[in-house]
Amino acid sequence: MYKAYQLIRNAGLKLTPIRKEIILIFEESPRPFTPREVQNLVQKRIGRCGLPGIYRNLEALAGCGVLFRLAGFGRERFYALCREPGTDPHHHHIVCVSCGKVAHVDGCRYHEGMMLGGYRLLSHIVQFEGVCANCQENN
Amino acid sequence: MYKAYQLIRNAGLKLTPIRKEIILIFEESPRPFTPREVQNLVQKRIGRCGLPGIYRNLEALAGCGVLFRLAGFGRERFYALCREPGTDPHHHHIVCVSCGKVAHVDGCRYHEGMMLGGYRLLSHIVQFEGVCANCQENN
DNA sequence: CTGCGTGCAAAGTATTTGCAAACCG
DNA sequence: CGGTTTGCAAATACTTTGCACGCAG
Repeated sequence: MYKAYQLIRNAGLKLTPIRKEIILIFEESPRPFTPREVQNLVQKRIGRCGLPGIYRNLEALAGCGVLFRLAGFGRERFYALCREPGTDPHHHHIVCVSCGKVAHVDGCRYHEGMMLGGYRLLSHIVQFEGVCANCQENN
Repeated sequence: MYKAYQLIRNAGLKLTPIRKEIILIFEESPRPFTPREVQNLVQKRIGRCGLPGIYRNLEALAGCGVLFRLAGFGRERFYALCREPGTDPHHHHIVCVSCGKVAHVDGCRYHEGMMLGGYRLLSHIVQFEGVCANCQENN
């Protein structure tokens, strides 16, 4: 996925083996991962790698738009691949509660600067959970 | 606020002095608090009280609809008073980044069971940050 | 009375930081 | 080469759990 590499370079970040591997891992699975899971998967592929490095890389990749961090109330954090970076600047995501598959949800009506209940809107978090088409069938 | 007391009783929970105090604290300020902040405020009013108890009470009060827990990416959790419990089952909240004041945002277009990008929607998180009318003036 | 609620102490766990060595560009 | 990036070790900090006592209903 050249686009991810572009995003990384454009942000002035280096394209290291671990970062490439992290991107591959997310590309090969449609579901979100915790830092710990990412570490395990990276280790299976290229040996030792430290958890702090994973945290830093996930944050770096989220910062340049390759990944995004999911909102939620659990203790752990989750990241997922933003599969159409730059396509629609204004989309959100829905996660399948059964298989974890992440899809885009377009058509958000909220945008920065608009008025909302007397407030000037700065940012917003929108995130969905549901059951994907596949998991609805295989029920 | 009798409504809060109702919600607590309806949930089969007891109306203890600490719970009353927590509700008062949230009623007297329009902004969200962390568990630690709530503990400090409760201690100022009625002396010693443990942090674990605060955690349990905040969760209990959120569970019966008196408070709600904010979504976010920070390390700390925040709770705020749901000032119109039961009014509109489908509203979200906007928080002022300057003063922390929380307001309701009505008119959510998403509801459980609807189809969204091929998924059957189960739940969603929607939350806003902005600048409230007051803070826009006093700039 | 009876069971929920509370405080305390301690454990559990996710996340962050500092630093020297390794490495991308 | 120079500034990032990485791994390790250790520190932080938030949150949870277990338990005995106390209190609301």
